[in-house]
Amino acid sequence: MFKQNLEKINYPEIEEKILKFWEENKIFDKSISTRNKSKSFTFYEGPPTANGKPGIHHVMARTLKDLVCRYKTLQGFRVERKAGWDTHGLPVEIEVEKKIGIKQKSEVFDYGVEKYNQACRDSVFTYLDLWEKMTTRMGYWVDLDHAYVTLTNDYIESVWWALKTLFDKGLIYKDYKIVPQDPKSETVLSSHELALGYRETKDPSVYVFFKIKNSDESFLVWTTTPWTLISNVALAVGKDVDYVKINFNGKKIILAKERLSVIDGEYEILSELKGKDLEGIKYEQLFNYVKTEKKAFYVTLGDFVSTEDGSGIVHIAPAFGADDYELSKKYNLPMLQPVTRGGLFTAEITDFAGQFVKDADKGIIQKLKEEGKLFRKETITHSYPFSWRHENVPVIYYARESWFIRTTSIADRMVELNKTINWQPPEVGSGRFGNWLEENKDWALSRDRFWATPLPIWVSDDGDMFAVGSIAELKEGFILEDGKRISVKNIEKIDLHKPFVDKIFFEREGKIYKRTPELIDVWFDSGSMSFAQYHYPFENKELFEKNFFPADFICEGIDQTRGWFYTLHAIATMLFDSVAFKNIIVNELILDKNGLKMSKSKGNSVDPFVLFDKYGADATRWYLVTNSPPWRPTLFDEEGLVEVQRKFFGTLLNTYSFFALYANIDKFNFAEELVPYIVRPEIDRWIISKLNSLVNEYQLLMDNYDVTRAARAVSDFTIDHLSNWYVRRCRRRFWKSEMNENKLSAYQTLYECLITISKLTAPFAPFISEELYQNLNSVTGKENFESVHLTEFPKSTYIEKELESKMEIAQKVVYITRSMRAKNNLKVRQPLKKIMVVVENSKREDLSNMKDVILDEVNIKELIILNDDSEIVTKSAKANFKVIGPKFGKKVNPVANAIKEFGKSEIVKLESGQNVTINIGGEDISISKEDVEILGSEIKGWVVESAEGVTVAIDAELTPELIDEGLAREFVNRIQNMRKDAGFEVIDRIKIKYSGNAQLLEAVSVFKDYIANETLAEKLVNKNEFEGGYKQEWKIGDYDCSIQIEKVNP
RNA sequence: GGGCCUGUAGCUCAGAUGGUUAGAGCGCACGCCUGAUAAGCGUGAGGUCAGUAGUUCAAUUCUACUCAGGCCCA
Repeated sequence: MFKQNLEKINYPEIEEKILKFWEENKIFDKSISTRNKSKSFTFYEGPPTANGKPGIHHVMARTLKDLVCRYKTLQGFRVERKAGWDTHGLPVEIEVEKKIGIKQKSEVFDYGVEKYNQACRDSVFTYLDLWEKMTTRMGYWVDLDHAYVTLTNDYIESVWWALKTLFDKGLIYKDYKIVPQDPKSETVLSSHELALGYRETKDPSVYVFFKIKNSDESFLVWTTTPWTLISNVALAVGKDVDYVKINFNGKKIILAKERLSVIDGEYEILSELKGKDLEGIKYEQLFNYVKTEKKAFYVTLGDFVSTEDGSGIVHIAPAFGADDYELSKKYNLPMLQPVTRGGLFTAEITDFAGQFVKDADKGIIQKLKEEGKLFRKETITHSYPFSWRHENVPVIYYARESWFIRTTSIADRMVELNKTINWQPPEVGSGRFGNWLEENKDWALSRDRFWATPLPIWVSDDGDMFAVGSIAELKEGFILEDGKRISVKNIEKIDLHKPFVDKIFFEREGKIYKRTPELIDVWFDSGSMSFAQYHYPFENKELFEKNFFPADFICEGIDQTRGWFYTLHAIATMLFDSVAFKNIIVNELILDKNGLKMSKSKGNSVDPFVLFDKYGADATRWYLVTNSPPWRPTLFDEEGLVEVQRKFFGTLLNTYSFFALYANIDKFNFAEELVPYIVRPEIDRWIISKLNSLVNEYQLLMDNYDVTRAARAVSDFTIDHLSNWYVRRCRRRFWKSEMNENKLSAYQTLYECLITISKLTAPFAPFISEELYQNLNSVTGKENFESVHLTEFPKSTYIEKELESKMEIAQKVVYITRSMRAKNNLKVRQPLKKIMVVVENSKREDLSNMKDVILDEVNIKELIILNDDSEIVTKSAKANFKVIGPKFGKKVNPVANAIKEFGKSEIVKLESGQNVTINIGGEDISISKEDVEILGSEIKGWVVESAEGVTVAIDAELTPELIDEGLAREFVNRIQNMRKDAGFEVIDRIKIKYSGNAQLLEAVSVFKDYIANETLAEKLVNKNEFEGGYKQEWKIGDYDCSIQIEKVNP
């Protein structure tokens, strides 16, 4: 028996049941193990940090990942997918610091690095439960049991191998660089981290006088970081920029000509000069807290000087700006850095010692004012980076020694390789990611923190250094205990973290090497996952090289463009001279229904678990994928979930239920021979053809990673073709009592559609498709698969395109006719005499083939296909602009007007293939068939309606016979309603008693057999007295009548 | 300030390699249908295809600029 009443299911309940089924029968494992190793499809999971809660956008990304992997599995690929967890880095440390109450980096040492890192290790999986629960619940198949974890020795060892390889290639170096740093954690921020913290903020905007030595003239200089003025060593002007010397309120000031607008009031221009004329002019140091021996305090030339804001004269503080630092190297300027790593002024800045630099701005401005050096002070609002983890801590640009990876040396190769990657959507690859690669800067690798992969470089006192690339190499080192050397070989517990690795020394050629204290950027960890997840090259060497690299597919949010996408790509390019991934889907943010970003603080975020409990994971997944392409920002609206459920799932299950209901009655279990397609009725061949066309289209779209369109195609087929046309048209075939080839064919056809849809739906909505598949296949046993997810992707077997287009014409005629009935108030139950249809000659035969379908569908007795050249048909023509536009250019409009005037003779001529000559402005122009479009036709004496080349007229004249038949149909309708109200079973046979007026009685008696057949009545009795049974009074047309029905006991 | 994306019906989205009548679903109004029925179907109302200028015989589509929103970068 097929399971019935499926349409009334509780989705979340079914999903839980299926989860259990998958788990108990290890379906996920089997979906991999049953696929051949030689046909692998490689997927990489971007590791999330499990110390934050998962949200709806994670459901989005995971849905996409899952559906592609499931699809490829159906295609016969072996898709191994390891889950992964990102476990290092500042986010972890921040959480721990909050928990144990540490506010400053220095406090960590008091607390103990070992204890601190243990706390980090413990906190890493705070929300692991929730993540795993969400992953499982939403049906994301990924191997959680063998997840890669970035903190394990195996993982770190692989990362070390990579670092050593890069180091040995000379790609890792140490240098001063101006780096954005978070003063609170005293750590360098990578550009991807920096990107997280930009926001609008207010800063002082000050114009300051720099007095020229031995002169009464001053430079006007602009800055938004007054605190850096203390460290000023030079000024920069643009070589070819025009400057002016002006007299303003008795003061002589130099600034860029284009920036004169900053002078508020009357001024007199004394002279004009070029930037290059100013080079070398000395000025007096603005503040003299810091002394320098080197030559400084003069004007330099910088190509970064702009005249878009400020005064066109830039102040240079090499320790606090990248341009400044570069310039200082060129001019050999000193670097003044009276600021600690924590962003506090040092003791030598007596007035501001110990103050956070940004907080000192106010005092500095005040001092400038007192000393008469301030020209003007404003406040500007601009975008400035803040620490991405500490609230309200501005990032300070600061010169410090750091380790870098020379990614600029492979930038061209990265660009080249990127061009081979299939990006979905393409513009992210060429635009956002491509530009980023082209503007590549060296990767600031090191971090001065505690909880991350240690940089495996050991340095001797004289600066000699080497990298360690494995635990085996590490074992050549030793630690000191009570002044005694203990070989690392003899240590049982090796932990590749601080503080353990810092205790290890090496002795080589008499020199002692100590590890450089830095850690590495966590992004290097995740970017290494391609090989580190398999502990390559220490294990799985062959597997990795053959099967697991590069990935065929990855998918993450757009925010990973400069994060994971970049680090994967950069590392793969450097290590393997290869791409890391071949295909990628980038998904956008999910916004709330008002287009606002979801955030906890706004209270507009959506809890995925709530959605799963309310609507189920399938509906959530389907909604996210079909609502809009994933790479477009999605406006999330819960109403949409309701609609998905009702429209698509509801219709699908309803269709199944219809099938199940009748299949059970007929004990259909597909035991019979397959009815060959060619002998099946036309409508069966049509839906099978449509189904196979769908399979082809779906496969094309999926192979192109256009998942939204693929899902929409399945939905359209199910709702429009299968349910609203095929099933509706075929209902009678199912409820006819005897089983014959026709009926069998209907069952087999509908069954095939349903089971195929279960497979096409499986990647997107894995639960309901499983339920559907199981319900179908468990009864028939046609396929030998335990689960829909273990099946093979359907093969497209039978397509009859001509039939599809024939049906399309029939449907057109039906839709037009139905719309005319509605407009003219002609009920469908009232049969009508005839319709007349005009179509173009080439389609006449198709139409006549479809006669029966049409007549039955619209309840009309006769279909007349009019010859479109017959006397009563007239047509009109319209210019086909697409054709005549390029042909006639400016003459298009007169030509079009002439075509509009075409009468019957011209149109007939054109249709027979001859040209028509017209005269435009004295010139003969030949018009051919392609130049015109034949519009709707008219039929003389009839009301017609046309659409897309089909014209229909209805003969609405009613004969007494037709009226009787209409009444009989109404009568049947009432009885059917009564059967239902009375709660009879579909197969119950009944006895009918009725009374009514003469006209009605006559109609019933004429159509007695028809009525009996339709309502499963054994007897129809005209009677005025009723007792027992189920009785109701009705009004049919203008006539009253009473009907009583009762079951007949078999 | 730069890059990328988006702007089409009240809402969510399609679409048009430039072609004269721009679609769907939801919502609204009215009607129909009813043995799949807490469904289904039809009709109607609802659009300066964000704005301006240009290219063109023809622009909602191409180009430039502007406005608004988003993301990314400085």
